[in-house]
Formats: sequence, structure tokens, C-alpha cells
Amino acid sequence: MRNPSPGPSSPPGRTGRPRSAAADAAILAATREALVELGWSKLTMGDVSARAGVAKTTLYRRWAGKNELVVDAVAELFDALELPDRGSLEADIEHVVLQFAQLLGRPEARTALMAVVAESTRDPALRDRIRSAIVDRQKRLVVLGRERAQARGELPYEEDESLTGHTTDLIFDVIAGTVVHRALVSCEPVDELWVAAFTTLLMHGLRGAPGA
Amino acid sequence: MRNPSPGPSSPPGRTGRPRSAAADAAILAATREALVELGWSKLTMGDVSARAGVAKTTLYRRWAGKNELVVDAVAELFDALELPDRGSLEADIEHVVLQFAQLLGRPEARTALMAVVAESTRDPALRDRIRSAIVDRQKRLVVLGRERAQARGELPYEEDESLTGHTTDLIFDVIAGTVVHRALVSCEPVDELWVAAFTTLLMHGLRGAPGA
DNA sequence: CGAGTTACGCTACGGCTCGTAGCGTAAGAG
DNA sequence: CTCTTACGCTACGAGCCGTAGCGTAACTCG
Repeated sequence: MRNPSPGPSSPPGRTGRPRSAAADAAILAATREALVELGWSKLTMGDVSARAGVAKTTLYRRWAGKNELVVDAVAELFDALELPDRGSLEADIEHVVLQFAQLLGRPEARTALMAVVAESTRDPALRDRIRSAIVDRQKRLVVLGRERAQARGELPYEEDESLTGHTTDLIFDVIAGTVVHRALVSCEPVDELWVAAFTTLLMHGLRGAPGA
Repeated sequence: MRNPSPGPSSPPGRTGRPRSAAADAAILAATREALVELGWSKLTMGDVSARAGVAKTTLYRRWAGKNELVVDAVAELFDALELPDRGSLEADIEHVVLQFAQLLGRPEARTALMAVVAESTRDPALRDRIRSAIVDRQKRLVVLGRERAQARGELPYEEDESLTGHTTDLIFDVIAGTVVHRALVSCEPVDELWVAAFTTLLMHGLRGAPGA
């Protein structure tokens, strides 16, 4: 419950047999597959190892447990999110929200994301892992979208630069939190109508409150 | 996995020995206690029954499993939320957000809420239970706050009444989702400074976008 | 007050998953 | 060719699950 190294790649300068990168890919894919079929609570390490064609002990050599394994398996999904320049802040927001909602439509993402967050409330190490593997990586979308909007003149530049990070965090929590809540808690569709209403609300909020 | 009746109260006109309401209270309290100490994943039915001074079979006679039990145990916490009239929409929002954040500060609420939502993505019955026991009950706060604000003249009345429900849902998702995301995913404090910034953003959003 | 009905506590059980240990083998590094 | 590490396989004690069976307790109705 303490030692294993997280990823596929062992330090390059190591001696001995290297870890199989193919096995890593197979394990993460098998994990996602199992999440779809079984969900979080019924997913077992033994099941995943069997699907991946790998010994159960190999899983435990690389990941400390179910939690860590699933975080890595799901984090890959989130890297697919992109923010192409669609010409206006409004369009950019609508696009990324729809993209995010589509991701949350995938059963492996739905069930895994919430479960892992739940576990992280009692496990600081897992919390850090989620932060670095998912949260912080996706915050880039907000930073990028904001910079573009400022360059376009749609949003003012922050007066107090020390608050930039806080504003970014706020926007990130509003967008991600609202979409997740709509999709997973309220269980209502994130369709274009709803996205339009949400984006409108957010636009007014952003333009009305430049600084803090 | 299919039969038990959810609550303490058996239908009043029943014959035979009635269910012990005291046992119900003890079980739900024991569940919350176990959530604090063990978290979601390590909480077991046997442990809860021991804490409550009740046979394990009694738990299974009333709840289908861990999921249902925890939903009921946590739902009681959410009923503590209130919305006293603090004079302005802004103050009302800030107050309820802080109250909600304080609730999410309790470890039993943090871990249980996310975990149960995660499970609900694969269990429609559980989803309905969460809806009726938690989500729909707390939506009253939004409805009330909005009516007050409209009466004060702070918010316009909905032009198209058929959209009232949609607007309420949107506001609910924005507030609840953002606060949950801030507290449980980003793991940053929901202090008065942040609440002020969020409320400001929300106020501008609400005033700027009256209808859709 | 007795009969019927339901809840409760207790014990015991097969089945499953966990996480680890031990061993022999495979695959690179020097 | 040797050293080092990863891998596959087997086996294991431990813990929890969810249910069955039984005797007892509590309440309702005639």
C-alpha cells in the first residue's frame, strides 16, 4: 500500500528488465472496459488483470490499489479535451462545455470520476494524484480561453495580477462543477439549449465582475 | 436486493410487531459515525450493526445495501439547511453558500455524497432515491430565494412561465455544483473571500440574463 | 386473554475479493 | 555471461457479503 511507482516508464537509467509499456496500456484499457461493464464498486483487481492478460501481482507492482489505478485510467480520457479558437469567448465556452459533457456521458468517466473523488476525501495522496493527473492539467483550458478573450477585448485584464490565479480557479470551479452537477447529480441532459442558457449566465457574470 | 421498505415507519394499519424507530435512529447515527472514522470504502454493514447495537440481519431487513443506507443517513444532514431572509439576494446567497460549505466540511457528508452519486450512475433506483431524499428537497432553497428576490425587485419575473423550472434548475446546478467542486475536487477553502467573489459573479449573471 | 403476525437477535454458512509470499522464468544492461 | 529487475503462476489467511434457520419479543385483533 505504499511502494509502487505510478506510471509505465521506469527511470531510464535503470538496470534489469524494463516494465512492459504494452502491459500498461492493456491494463488501463482493461480498467476502463471493466468500469463500463461493472461500475466502480464491482470492479475488482483480479478482473482487470484477467482482462488485460496480466498477472494480478503485476497490477499491485505498479499501482497501490484500485483508486490509483482508476485515476490513471480515467486521466487519459480527460486529455482529449481541447479548446480550438472558435472566434468568440461565448463560442469557446459552449464548445468546451459540450465537449466536457460528452466526456461525462461515457459511463467509465461518470462512475470513476465521482468514486475517485469520494475516496480522495480520506486519502491525501490520492487527492494529490487527482490534482496533478486531472484537475491541474485541465485548468489550462480556462487559462487559454481567458487569455484569448482578453486579447480579443472581450474580457478586461486583471487589475491586480495577484488575483489572476484566484479568478482562474473560480471560473474553473463554476464551469466544471456546474456541468458535473447537471450531468451526474441532477441527471438532466446537457443539450445545446441548456448550454446556451448557462453560457449566457456565465458571460454576464464574467463581464460584470472584472476583478474580484 | 429488492424488497426492504426504506424508512422506519411501517404502514400504521399493520398487524404484528412494529419496527423500532429507536433502532432506526441508532442505525443512521452509527452509519454517520462509521463514515467519519472509516470513510465510504471501508464502511461495512457488520460494523454499522455492531455500533448500533443491532443484528446485521436487521439492517438488511430495512435497507437493500450500503448505498441505500448511506443515502438516508446523509439526507438527514441536508435538511439542516435553511434560508433566513437576510434582506438582499446577495446576502441570502452568501449565507446559504457558507452554510452548504460548512456541511461539506463534515467528513461524513464529503465522503458519502460523492460516493453515493458515483454508485447512482449505474443504479437508477438509487438515483431516484437521491433525487427525492436530497436533491429535490434542497431545490426549495433556490425557489424560495428567487421568489424573495423577485418580490424585492432584485430579479425580474420570468417572462415565459414555462421556463421557470429550467431557470431554477440552472441556478441550483451552478450554486451546488460550484461549491461542491471547489470544496471536494479543487480542495480549496470556501471562505468569505471566495464566497464574495462567487456571489458577485452569480449576481451579475442573474441580473444580466433574465429569461433564458 | 389467546391466536396470529411481524420484528428482532443470534449463529452459521458458502462464496468472493483482498493483498502478499514464494518460486521459477523472461528480458534487458553491463 | 552475469547481474538485476519484471513477469506469470500458485497458494494462502483474512475479511466481508448476503442469506437461511431458529427461537424469542412485541403488538393487533377477536
